[in-house]
Amino acid sequence: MASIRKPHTDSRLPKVLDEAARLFRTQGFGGTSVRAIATAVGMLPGSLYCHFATKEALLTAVYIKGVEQISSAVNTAVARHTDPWQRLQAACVAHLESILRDDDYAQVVIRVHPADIPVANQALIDLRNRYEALFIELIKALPLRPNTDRRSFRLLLIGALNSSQIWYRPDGKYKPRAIAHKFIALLRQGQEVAP
Amino acid sequence: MASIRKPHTDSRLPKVLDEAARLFRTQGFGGTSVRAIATAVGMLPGSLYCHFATKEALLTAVYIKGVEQISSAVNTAVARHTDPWQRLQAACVAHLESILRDDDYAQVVIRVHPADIPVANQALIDLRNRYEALFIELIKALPLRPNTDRRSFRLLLIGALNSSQIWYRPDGKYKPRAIAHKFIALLRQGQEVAP
DNA sequence: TAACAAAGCAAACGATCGTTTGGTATACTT
DNA sequence: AAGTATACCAAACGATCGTTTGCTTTGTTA
Repeated sequence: MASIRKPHTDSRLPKVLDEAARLFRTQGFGGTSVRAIATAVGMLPGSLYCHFATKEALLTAVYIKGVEQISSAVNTAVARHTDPWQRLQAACVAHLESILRDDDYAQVVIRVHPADIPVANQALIDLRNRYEALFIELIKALPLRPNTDRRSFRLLLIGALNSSQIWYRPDGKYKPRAIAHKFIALLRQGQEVAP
Repeated sequence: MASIRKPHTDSRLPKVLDEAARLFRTQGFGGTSVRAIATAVGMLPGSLYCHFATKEALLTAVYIKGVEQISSAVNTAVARHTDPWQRLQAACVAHLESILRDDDYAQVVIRVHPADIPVANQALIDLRNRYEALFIELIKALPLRPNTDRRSFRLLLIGALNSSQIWYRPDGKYKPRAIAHKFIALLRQGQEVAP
């Protein structure tokens, strides 16, 4: 009867988030059961509901942390430069390193599509948009040719960056930094000629 | 007891594929049950297994038809032009019109990610790659600046095109054709200056 | 015309899913 | 020191899922 349970304060909520992020990233949202998450943490399925009302709420929590962390990474990288193009490039490098290599939470934000989670659809879209707003500012500062549609520019760039998660392989030729540089170069050289 | 069943030859397989494509497109693969497909067609869940061994096999059949149809649309559009840039632009227009507006099957190919269907993962990737090979050829014919990495060019472009499915709204400002033109313009103007 | 295969019905099976309920031990509060 | 809230266990619930089995009807074929 003597339980070996641990004290009250060391809740396993951080570990729950970590394992959820890891599993959502590798197997997707639908491919990850709450049982799998609970097992990975070392507790029972029902115990997760002390921290989250639903599985979607757990995903949302991971999403929030993902947006926070990738935003932080991008902001830190951007702050090191003053030239608009270099700032955008630094943002892309940080973005790609986060969603391809470093950050399970950030990877979930890109990997798990809001369209596949009807219950939390709008909440997830809002979180994505909050992050992408960073790029609106970065692109606004760019010395682009007249009549350049900056929204199209942004959608083109972010779409391409995020899609790299589909084809990127860690043992491949190009690392996240190189990919970002290639993409930026393709977009930049078209803007360097005087109008 | 007198059943009103239809004769042997008019199997509802085409309708099964149509409804599966429609549901996979709107609700995703995991969000669509075989029961929902059967109901949409007007038959019982088990009856689907006269045509497909598994749910994934049904998805694969939709995928195959999707790749066929979008390939056909792109090839037809491309054939109308001889200039490499115009050919690529025509391909992008046909691609976007297929995956954003016209073709449930083609939409499934982009909407449903192979990574989310472990059982059929490689088969779906192969189908995607077969289609994307078209773009390899189109981009190979492009008069690009020296030292331009055509693979990066392709991944940038296709990634951006496919991502439009996430943010595109039928009632929005830009239609598929306009989006394609914007994207191509952003990439093209960087290549028009002599080396 | 007899035999066969295709297509679908009817009904269920086993598994898995997200979630709930009730109890219990621990830590914090007063 | 007593009381309360937290974090978790233990066990199960109801629903839904993909799939199977056996049978019936129909069209085709020999």
